Amino acid sequence: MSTTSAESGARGRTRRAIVSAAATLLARDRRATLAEIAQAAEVGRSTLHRYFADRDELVRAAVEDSLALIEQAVLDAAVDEGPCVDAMRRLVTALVATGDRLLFAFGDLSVLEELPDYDDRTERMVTDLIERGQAEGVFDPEVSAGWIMATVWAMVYTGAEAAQQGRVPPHGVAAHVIRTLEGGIRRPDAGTPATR
Amino acid sequence: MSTTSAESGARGRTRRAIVSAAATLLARDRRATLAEIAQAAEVGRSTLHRYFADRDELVRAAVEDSLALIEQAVLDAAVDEGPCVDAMRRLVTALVATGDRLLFAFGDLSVLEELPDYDDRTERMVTDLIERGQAEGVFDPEVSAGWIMATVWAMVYTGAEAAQQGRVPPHGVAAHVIRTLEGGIRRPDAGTPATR
DNA sequence: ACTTTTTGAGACACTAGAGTCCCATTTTTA
DNA sequence: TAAAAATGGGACTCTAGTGTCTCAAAAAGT
Repeated sequence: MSTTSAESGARGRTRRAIVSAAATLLARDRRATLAEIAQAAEVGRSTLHRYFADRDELVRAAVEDSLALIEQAVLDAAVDEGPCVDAMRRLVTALVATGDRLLFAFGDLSVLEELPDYDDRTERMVTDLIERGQAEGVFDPEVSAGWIMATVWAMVYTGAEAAQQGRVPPHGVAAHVIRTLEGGIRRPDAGTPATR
Repeated sequence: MSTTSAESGARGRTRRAIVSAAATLLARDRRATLAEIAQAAEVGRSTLHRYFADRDELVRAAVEDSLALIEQAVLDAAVDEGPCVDAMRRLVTALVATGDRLLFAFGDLSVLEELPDYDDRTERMVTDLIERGQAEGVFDPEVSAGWIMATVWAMVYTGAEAAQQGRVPPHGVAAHVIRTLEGGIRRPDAGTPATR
Protein backbone atom coordinates (compact mmCIF):
# COMPACT_ATOMS: atom_id res chain seq x y z
CA MET A 1 0.00 0.00 0.00
CA SER A 2 1.73 3.07 -1.22
CA THR A 3 -1.07 5.62 -1.06
CA THR A 4 -3.94 6.17 1.34
CA SER A 5 -6.12 3.16 1.96
CA ALA A 6 -9.16 4.88 0.49
CA GLU A 7 -8.14 5.49 -3.10
CA SER A 8 -5.40 3.02 -3.96
CA GLY A 9 -5.24 2.65 -7.73
CA ALA A 10 -6.99 -0.65 -8.27
CA ARG A 11 -9.69 -0.30 -5.66
CA GLY A 12 -10.38 3.27 -6.47
CA ARG A 13 -10.84 2.51 -10.13
CA THR A 14 -13.30 -0.32 -9.63
CA ARG A 15 -15.17 1.60 -7.03
CA ARG A 16 -15.55 4.56 -9.34
CA ALA A 17 -16.64 2.31 -12.17
CA ILE A 18 -19.37 0.85 -10.01
CA VAL A 19 -20.59 4.16 -8.69
CA SER A 20 -20.60 5.64 -12.15
CA ALA A 21 -22.48 2.72 -13.66
CA ALA A 22 -24.95 2.86 -10.81
CA ALA A 23 -25.65 6.54 -11.34
CA THR A 24 -26.09 6.08 -15.06
CA LEU A 25 -28.36 3.08 -14.81
CA LEU A 26 -30.39 4.37 -11.91
CA ALA A 27 -30.90 7.63 -13.73
CA ARG A 28 -32.67 5.73 -16.47
CA ASP A 29 -34.51 3.30 -14.23
CA ARG A 30 -34.28 3.54 -10.50
CA ARG A 31 -35.42 -0.03 -10.11
CA ALA A 32 -32.32 -1.28 -11.85
CA THR A 33 -31.05 -4.50 -10.37
CA LEU A 34 -27.73 -4.88 -8.61
CA ALA A 35 -26.94 -7.57 -11.13
CA GLU A 36 -27.59 -5.13 -13.97
CA ILE A 37 -25.44 -2.49 -12.35
CA ALA A 38 -22.62 -4.93 -11.80
CA GLN A 39 -22.84 -6.00 -15.41
CA ALA A 40 -22.83 -2.42 -16.65
CA ALA A 41 -19.78 -1.73 -14.52
CA GLU A 42 -18.17 -4.83 -16.02
CA VAL A 43 -17.74 -6.30 -12.60
CA GLY A 44 -18.91 -9.45 -10.88
CA ARG A 45 -21.90 -9.16 -8.64
CA SER A 46 -19.85 -10.45 -5.74
CA THR A 47 -17.26 -7.76 -6.35
CA LEU A 48 -19.97 -5.16 -6.16
CA HIS A 49 -21.10 -6.54 -2.85
CA ARG A 50 -17.52 -6.43 -1.69
CA TYR A 51 -17.52 -2.67 -2.12
CA PHE A 52 -21.06 -1.93 -1.03
CA ALA A 53 -22.62 -4.03 1.67
CA ASP A 54 -26.18 -3.42 0.56
CA ARG A 55 -28.22 -1.60 -2.00
CA ASP A 56 -28.79 1.42 0.16
CA GLU A 57 -25.10 1.91 0.60
CA LEU A 58 -24.53 1.88 -3.14
CA VAL A 59 -27.38 4.24 -3.84
CA ARG A 60 -26.14 6.58 -1.18
CA ALA A 61 -22.64 6.50 -2.60
CA ALA A 62 -23.96 7.18 -6.08
CA VAL A 63 -26.04 10.10 -4.88
CA GLU A 64 -23.19 11.57 -2.91
CA ASP A 65 -20.86 11.19 -5.85
CA SER A 66 -23.32 12.83 -8.19
CA LEU A 67 -23.92 15.67 -5.78
CA ALA A 68 -20.17 16.16 -5.51
CA LEU A 69 -19.87 16.37 -9.29
CA ILE A 70 -22.69 18.84 -9.40
CA GLU A 71 -21.15 20.90 -6.66
CA GLN A 72 -17.91 20.91 -8.57
CA ALA A 73 -19.74 22.11 -11.65
CA VAL A 74 -21.23 24.95 -9.67
CA LEU A 75 -17.85 25.82 -8.24
CA ASP A 76 -16.34 25.84 -11.71
CA ALA A 77 -19.02 28.27 -12.78
CA ALA A 78 -17.76 30.75 -10.21
CA VAL A 79 -21.23 32.11 -9.73
CA ASP A 80 -20.06 34.76 -7.32
CA GLU A 81 -18.01 36.52 -9.92
CA GLY A 82 -18.98 38.92 -12.66
CA PRO A 83 -22.42 40.03 -13.77
CA CYS A 84 -25.24 37.89 -12.43
CA VAL A 85 -26.68 37.15 -15.82
CA ASP A 86 -23.36 35.87 -17.11
CA ALA A 87 -22.87 33.87 -13.95
CA MET A 88 -26.28 32.28 -14.36
CA ARG A 89 -25.44 31.36 -17.93
CA ARG A 90 -22.22 29.72 -16.86
CA LEU A 91 -24.11 27.90 -14.16
CA VAL A 92 -26.71 26.52 -16.51
CA THR A 93 -24.11 25.44 -19.02
CA ALA A 94 -22.10 23.68 -16.35
CA LEU A 95 -25.13 21.93 -14.91
CA VAL A 96 -26.48 20.73 -18.21
CA ALA A 97 -23.08 19.24 -18.92
CA THR A 98 -23.33 16.95 -15.91
CA GLY A 99 -26.12 15.16 -17.74
CA ASP A 100 -26.78 11.73 -16.28
CA ARG A 101 -25.69 12.66 -12.83
CA LEU A 102 -28.08 15.53 -12.56
CA LEU A 103 -30.97 13.46 -13.84
CA PHE A 104 -30.13 10.83 -11.28
CA ALA A 105 -29.55 13.06 -8.28
CA PHE A 106 -32.79 14.93 -8.75
CA GLY A 107 -34.80 12.20 -10.41
CA ASP A 108 -35.80 10.79 -7.08
CA LEU A 109 -35.92 13.35 -4.34
CA SER A 110 -36.89 10.74 -1.78
CA VAL A 111 -33.38 9.31 -1.96
CA LEU A 112 -31.93 12.72 -1.43
CA GLU A 113 -34.13 13.42 1.54
CA GLU A 114 -32.94 10.27 3.26
CA LEU A 115 -29.43 11.62 3.10
CA PRO A 116 -28.86 12.72 6.69
CA ASP A 117 -25.78 14.83 6.20
CA TYR A 118 -26.77 16.49 2.98
CA ASP A 119 -24.64 19.56 2.88
CA ASP A 120 -26.43 22.10 0.77
CA ARG A 121 -23.47 24.24 -0.08
CA THR A 122 -24.58 24.00 -3.67
CA GLU A 123 -28.03 25.40 -3.01
CA ARG A 124 -26.43 28.07 -0.89
CA MET A 125 -24.24 29.25 -3.75
CA VAL A 126 -27.11 29.29 -6.21
CA THR A 127 -29.38 31.06 -3.76
CA ASP A 128 -26.70 33.68 -3.20
CA LEU A 129 -26.40 34.25 -6.91
CA ILE A 130 -30.13 34.63 -7.29
CA GLU A 131 -30.44 37.01 -4.38
CA ARG A 132 -27.55 39.04 -5.70
CA GLY A 133 -29.29 39.24 -9.04
CA GLN A 134 -32.53 40.26 -7.42
CA ALA A 135 -30.78 42.99 -5.48
CA GLU A 136 -29.20 44.26 -8.67
CA GLY A 137 -32.56 44.19 -10.33
CA VAL A 138 -31.75 41.75 -13.09
CA PHE A 139 -33.74 38.84 -11.62
CA ASP A 140 -37.42 39.00 -10.82
CA PRO A 141 -37.67 40.37 -7.27
CA GLU A 142 -41.38 39.71 -6.90
CA VAL A 143 -40.98 35.99 -6.37
CA SER A 144 -38.88 34.24 -3.77
CA ALA A 145 -35.34 33.18 -4.45
CA GLY A 146 -36.48 29.66 -3.62
CA TRP A 147 -39.00 29.74 -6.41
CA ILE A 148 -36.45 30.97 -8.89
CA MET A 149 -34.09 28.25 -7.82
CA ALA A 150 -36.79 25.66 -8.30
CA THR A 151 -37.32 27.08 -11.75
CA VAL A 152 -33.65 26.89 -12.59
CA TRP A 153 -33.40 23.27 -11.49
CA ALA A 154 -36.54 22.41 -13.40
CA MET A 155 -35.34 23.98 -16.61
CA VAL A 156 -31.90 22.48 -16.36
CA TYR A 157 -33.42 19.10 -15.63
CA THR A 158 -35.73 19.44 -18.59
CA GLY A 159 -32.83 20.34 -20.81
CA ALA A 160 -30.70 17.45 -19.64
CA GLU A 161 -33.60 15.11 -20.18
CA ALA A 162 -34.29 16.43 -23.64
CA ALA A 163 -30.63 16.02 -24.49
CA GLN A 164 -30.51 12.48 -23.20
CA GLN A 165 -33.50 11.57 -25.30
CA GLY A 166 -32.04 13.30 -28.30
CA ARG A 167 -34.95 15.65 -28.69
CA VAL A 168 -32.59 18.57 -28.84
CA PRO A 169 -29.11 18.79 -30.36
CA PRO A 170 -26.63 18.35 -27.47
CA HIS A 171 -24.83 21.62 -28.15
CA GLY A 172 -27.97 23.70 -28.31
CA VAL A 173 -29.40 22.49 -25.03
CA ALA A 174 -27.75 25.00 -22.75
CA ALA A 175 -28.66 27.81 -25.11
CA HIS A 176 -32.29 26.69 -25.13
CA VAL A 177 -32.45 26.48 -21.38
CA ILE A 178 -30.86 29.86 -20.94
CA ARG A 179 -33.09 31.51 -23.47
CA THR A 180 -36.33 30.20 -22.03
CA LEU A 181 -35.20 30.54 -18.46
CA GLU A 182 -34.31 34.18 -18.93
CA GLY A 183 -37.11 35.32 -21.14
CA GLY A 184 -39.89 32.81 -20.70
CA ILE A 185 -42.01 31.59 -23.54
CA ARG A 186 -43.60 34.93 -24.35
CA ARG A 187 -42.36 37.03 -27.20
CA PRO A 188 -44.50 40.15 -27.31
CA ASP A 189 -41.58 42.15 -28.64
CA ALA A 190 -41.68 40.35 -31.96
CA GLY A 191 -38.93 41.10 -34.45
CA THR A 192 -36.25 41.56 -31.84
CA PRO A 193 -33.97 38.52 -31.70
CA ALA A 194 -32.99 38.54 -28.05
CA THR A 195 -30.10 36.12 -27.67
CA ARG A 196 -27.76 36.29 -30.63
CA MET B 1 -78.05 -5.40 -12.42
CA SER B 2 -79.76 -2.20 -13.33
CA THR B 3 -76.91 -0.23 -14.86
CA THR B 4 -73.94 -1.23 -17.00
CA SER B 5 -71.70 -3.88 -15.50
CA ALA B 6 -68.72 -1.55 -15.45
CA GLU B 7 -69.82 1.20 -13.10
CA SER B 8 -72.50 -0.20 -10.81
CA GLY B 9 -72.64 1.90 -7.66
CA ALA B 10 -70.82 -0.28 -5.16
CA ARG B 11 -68.15 -1.65 -7.43
CA GLY B 12 -67.50 1.64 -9.09
CA ARG B 13 -67.02 3.37 -5.81
CA THR B 14 -64.49 0.92 -4.40
CA ARG B 15 -62.67 0.79 -7.65
CA ARG B 16 -62.34 4.55 -7.77
CA ALA B 17 -61.19 4.63 -4.17
CA ILE B 18 -58.44 2.16 -4.95
CA VAL B 19 -57.28 3.89 -8.09
CA SER B 20 -57.30 7.24 -6.38
CA ALA B 21 -55.35 5.97 -3.39
CA ALA B 22 -52.89 4.30 -5.71
CA ALA B 23 -52.26 7.48 -7.66
CA THR B 24 -51.80 9.51 -4.51
CA LEU B 25 -49.47 7.06 -2.82
CA LEU B 26 -47.48 6.23 -5.93
CA ALA B 27 -47.02 9.92 -6.59
CA ARG B 28 -45.19 10.20 -3.30
CA ASP B 29 -43.32 6.93 -3.54
CA ARG B 30 -43.58 4.75 -6.56
CA ARG B 31 -42.39 1.76 -4.61
CA ALA B 32 -45.44 1.87 -2.41
CA THR B 33 -46.64 -1.59 -1.49
CA LEU B 34 -49.95 -3.05 -2.53
CA ALA B 35 -50.69 -3.52 1.14
CA GLU B 36 -50.07 0.16 1.76
CA ILE B 37 -52.27 1.16 -1.13
CA ALA B 38 -55.05 -1.11 0.05
CA GLN B 39 -54.81 0.36 3.51
CA ALA B 40 -54.87 3.91 2.19
CA ALA B 41 -57.94 3.05 0.16
CA GLU B 42 -59.50 1.58 3.32
CA VAL B 43 -59.90 -1.72 1.62
CA GLY B 44 -58.67 -5.23 2.27
CA ARG B 45 -55.71 -6.40 0.29
CA SER B 46 -57.77 -9.27 -1.10
CA THR B 47 -60.39 -6.83 -2.29
CA LEU B 48 -57.74 -4.90 -4.12
CA HIS B 49 -56.61 -8.07 -5.85
CA ARG B 50 -60.20 -8.76 -6.72
CA TYR B 51 -60.26 -5.58 -8.79
CA PHE B 52 -56.75 -5.67 -10.14
CA ALA B 53 -55.15 -8.98 -10.94
CA ASP B 54 -51.62 -7.78 -10.53
CA ARG B 55 -49.61 -4.72 -9.71
CA ASP B 56 -49.08 -3.74 -13.32
CA GLU B 57 -52.78 -3.68 -13.93
CA LEU B 58 -53.32 -1.34 -11.00
CA VAL B 59 -50.52 0.96 -12.00
CA ARG B 60 -51.80 1.07 -15.54
CA ALA B 61 -55.30 1.87 -14.33
CA ALA B 62 -53.97 4.62 -12.09
CA VAL B 63 -51.96 6.13 -14.91
CA GLU B 64 -54.85 5.98 -17.32
CA ASP B 65 -57.16 7.51 -14.78
CA SER B 66 -54.73 10.32 -14.05
CA LEU B 67 -54.20 10.98 -17.72
CA ALA B 68 -57.94 11.11 -18.19
CA LEU B 69 -58.27 13.67 -15.41
CA ILE B 70 -55.48 15.71 -16.93
CA GLU B 71 -57.05 15.52 -20.35
CA GLN B 72 -60.32 16.67 -18.85
CA ALA B 73 -58.53 19.60 -17.27
CA VAL B 74 -57.08 20.55 -20.62
CA LEU B 75 -60.47 20.23 -22.24
CA ASP B 76 -62.01 22.43 -19.57
CA ALA B 77 -59.38 25.05 -20.31
CA ALA B 78 -60.70 25.28 -23.88
CA VAL B 79 -57.25 26.09 -25.14
CA ASP B 80 -58.44 26.56 -28.69
CA GLU B 81 -60.56 29.53 -27.81
CA GLY B 82 -59.65 33.14 -27.25
CA PRO B 83 -56.25 34.78 -27.10
CA CYS B 84 -53.37 32.35 -26.79
CA VAL B 85 -51.94 33.99 -23.72
CA ASP B 86 -55.23 33.74 -21.88
CA ALA B 87 -55.67 30.18 -23.01
CA MET B 88 -52.23 29.29 -21.72
CA ARG B 89 -53.08 30.84 -18.38
CA ARG B 90 -56.25 28.83 -18.14
CA LEU B 91 -54.30 25.74 -19.07
CA VAL B 92 -51.68 26.23 -16.39
CA THR B 93 -54.29 26.96 -13.76
CA ALA B 94 -56.24 23.85 -14.66
CA LEU B 95 -53.15 21.65 -14.68
CA VAL B 96 -51.80 22.86 -11.38
CA ALA B 97 -55.17 22.09 -9.86
CA THR B 98 -54.85 18.40 -10.73
CA GLY B 99 -52.04 18.24 -8.19
CA ASP B 100 -51.28 14.69 -7.14
CA ARG B 101 -52.37 13.20 -10.38
CA LEU B 102 -50.05 15.28 -12.46
CA LEU B 103 -47.11 14.55 -10.18
CA PHE B 104 -47.89 10.87 -10.48
CA ALA B 105 -48.52 10.67 -14.21
CA PHE B 106 -45.32 12.49 -15.07
CA GLY B 107 -43.26 11.47 -12.10
CA ASP B 108 -42.23 8.27 -13.78
CA LEU B 109 -42.17 8.53 -17.53
CA SER B 110 -41.12 4.90 -17.86
CA VAL B 111 -44.58 3.83 -16.75
CA LEU B 112 -46.12 6.10 -19.32
CA GLU B 113 -43.94 4.79 -22.08
CA GLU B 114 -45.04 1.25 -21.39
CA LEU B 115 -48.58 2.30 -22.08
CA PRO B 116 -49.17 0.82 -25.52
CA ASP B 117 -52.28 2.72 -26.48
CA TYR B 118 -51.31 6.08 -25.07
CA ASP B 119 -53.49 8.47 -26.92
CA ASP B 120 -51.77 11.80 -26.93
CA ARG B 121 -54.77 13.95 -27.60
CA THR B 122 -53.68 16.07 -24.67
CA GLU B 123 -50.26 16.78 -26.09
CA ARG B 124 -51.89 17.48 -29.42
CA MET B 125 -54.12 20.16 -27.96
CA VAL B 126 -51.27 21.80 -26.12
CA THR B 127 -49.03 21.66 -29.15
CA ASP B 128 -51.73 23.26 -31.22
CA LEU B 129 -52.08 26.06 -28.73
CA ILE B 130 -48.37 26.67 -28.72
CA GLU B 131 -48.08 26.66 -32.48
CA ARG B 132 -51.03 29.01 -32.74
CA GLY B 133 -49.32 31.31 -30.30
CA GLN B 134 -46.09 31.15 -32.22
CA ALA B 135 -47.88 31.98 -35.44
CA GLU B 136 -49.51 34.94 -33.80
CA GLY B 137 -46.15 36.03 -32.50
CA VAL B 138 -46.93 35.88 -28.80
CA PHE B 139 -44.89 32.75 -28.10
CA ASP B 140 -41.20 32.45 -28.83
CA PRO B 141 -40.97 31.24 -32.44
CA GLU B 142 -37.24 30.57 -32.35
CA VAL B 143 -37.55 27.37 -30.37
CA SER B 144 -39.59 24.31 -31.25
CA ALA B 145 -43.12 23.85 -30.01
CA GLY B 146 -41.89 20.65 -28.41
CA TRP B 147 -39.41 22.56 -26.32
CA ILE B 148 -42.00 25.02 -25.18
CA MET B 149 -44.29 22.18 -24.26
CA ALA B 150 -41.54 20.57 -22.25
CA THR B 151 -41.07 23.88 -20.52
CA VAL B 152 -44.74 24.18 -19.72
CA TRP B 153 -44.90 20.69 -18.25
CA ALA B 154 -41.75 21.32 -16.25
CA MET B 155 -43.01 24.55 -14.77
CA VAL B 156 -46.42 23.15 -13.97
CA TYR B 157 -44.81 20.13 -12.40
CA THR B 158 -42.54 22.31 -10.35
CA GLY B 159 -45.47 24.37 -9.19
CA ALA B 160 -47.52 21.34 -8.22
CA GLU B 161 -44.57 19.94 -6.35
CA ALA B 162 -43.95 23.19 -4.52
CA ALA B 163 -47.59 23.33 -3.58
CA GLN B 164 -47.63 19.76 -2.32
CA GLN B 165 -44.63 20.47 -0.15
CA GLY B 166 -46.16 23.68 1.07
CA ARG B 167 -43.31 25.80 -0.16
CA VAL B 168 -45.73 28.11 -1.90
CA PRO B 169 -49.22 29.16 -0.83
CA PRO B 170 -51.68 26.94 -2.73
CA HIS B 171 -53.54 29.83 -4.32
CA GLY B 172 -50.47 31.63 -5.52
CA VAL B 173 -48.98 28.64 -7.28
CA ALA B 174 -50.66 29.07 -10.62
CA ALA B 175 -49.82 32.77 -10.63
CA HIS B 176 -46.19 32.00 -9.93
CA VAL B 177 -45.98 29.45 -12.67
CA ILE B 178 -47.66 31.74 -15.17
CA ARG B 179 -45.48 34.69 -14.28
CA THR B 180 -42.21 32.82 -14.57
CA LEU B 181 -43.31 30.77 -17.54
CA GLU B 182 -44.27 33.85 -19.49
CA GLY B 183 -41.52 36.21 -18.53
CA GLY B 184 -38.69 34.06 -17.29
CA ILE B 185 -36.54 34.99 -14.36
CA ARG B 186 -35.03 38.12 -15.90
CA ARG B 187 -36.34 41.53 -15.09
CA PRO B 188 -34.26 44.03 -16.99
CA ASP B 189 -37.25 46.30 -17.34
CA ALA B 190 -37.28 47.11 -13.65
CA GLY B 191 -40.14 49.22 -12.35
CA THR B 192 -42.72 47.74 -14.68
CA PRO B 193 -44.97 45.31 -12.78
CA ALA B 194 -45.84 42.84 -15.50
CA THR B 195 -48.71 40.73 -14.20
CA ARG B 196 -51.11 42.76 -12.10
C1' DA C 1 -87.08 -11.43 5.42
C1' DC C 2 -84.37 -13.62 1.96
C1' DT C 3 -80.97 -13.87 -1.61
C1' DT C 4 -77.01 -12.20 -3.81
C1' DT C 5 -73.00 -9.58 -3.87
C1' DT C 6 -69.12 -7.69 -1.80
C1' DT C 7 -65.96 -7.66 1.61
C1' DG C 8 -61.90 -8.50 5.10
C1' DA C 9 -58.95 -11.52 7.16
C1' DG C 10 -55.95 -14.99 7.18
C1' DA C 11 -53.30 -19.04 5.44
C1' DC C 12 -50.42 -20.39 1.71
C1' DA C 13 -47.22 -20.98 -2.28
C1' DC C 14 -44.13 -18.64 -5.28
C1' DT C 15 -40.59 -15.47 -6.98
C1' DA C 16 -37.23 -11.92 -7.77
C1' DG C 17 -33.83 -9.80 -5.83
C1' DA C 18 -30.71 -9.15 -1.92
C1' DG C 19 -27.06 -10.60 0.79
C1' DT C 20 -23.41 -14.32 2.23
C1' DC C 21 -19.74 -17.73 1.34
C1' DC C 22 -16.29 -20.16 -0.74
C1' DC C 23 -12.76 -21.21 -4.06
C1' DA C 24 -10.29 -21.25 -8.23
C1' DT C 25 -8.25 -17.60 -11.19
C1' DT C 26 -6.25 -13.42 -12.52
C1' DT C 27 -3.91 -9.23 -11.52
C1' DT C 28 -1.03 -6.44 -8.86
C1' DT C 29 2.80 -5.52 -6.17
C1' DA C 30 6.94 -6.42 -3.89
C1' DT D 1 9.16 -15.31 -9.47
C1' DA D 2 6.77 -15.40 -5.13
C1' DA D 3 3.37 -13.34 -2.08
C1' DA D 4 -0.65 -10.59 -1.58
C1' DA D 5 -4.73 -8.51 -3.20
C1' DA D 6 -8.63 -8.39 -6.11
C1' DT D 7 -11.82 -10.68 -8.95
C1' DG D 8 -15.63 -13.65 -10.97
C1' DG D 9 -18.69 -17.25 -10.70
C1' DG D 10 -21.54 -20.19 -8.55
C1' DA D 11 -24.14 -22.15 -4.78
C1' DC D 12 -26.65 -20.88 -1.03
C1' DT D 13 -30.13 -18.65 2.29
C1' DC D 14 -33.37 -15.21 3.37
C1' DT D 15 -36.97 -12.00 2.83
C1' DA D 16 -40.39 -8.75 1.23
C1' DG D 17 -43.76 -8.49 -1.72
C1' DT D 18 -46.93 -10.74 -4.84
C1' DG D 19 -50.59 -13.51 -6.17
C1' DT D 20 -54.17 -17.36 -4.97
C1' DC D 21 -57.70 -19.37 -2.25
C1' DT D 22 -61.16 -20.19 1.32
C1' DC D 23 -64.56 -18.83 4.54
C1' DA D 24 -67.39 -16.35 7.53
C1' DA D 25 -69.35 -11.73 8.14
C1' DA D 26 -71.30 -7.49 6.35
C1' DA D 27 -73.80 -4.84 2.86
C1' DA D 28 -76.78 -4.29 -0.82
C1' DG D 29 -80.53 -5.40 -3.52
C1' DT D 30 -85.06 -7.77 -4.05
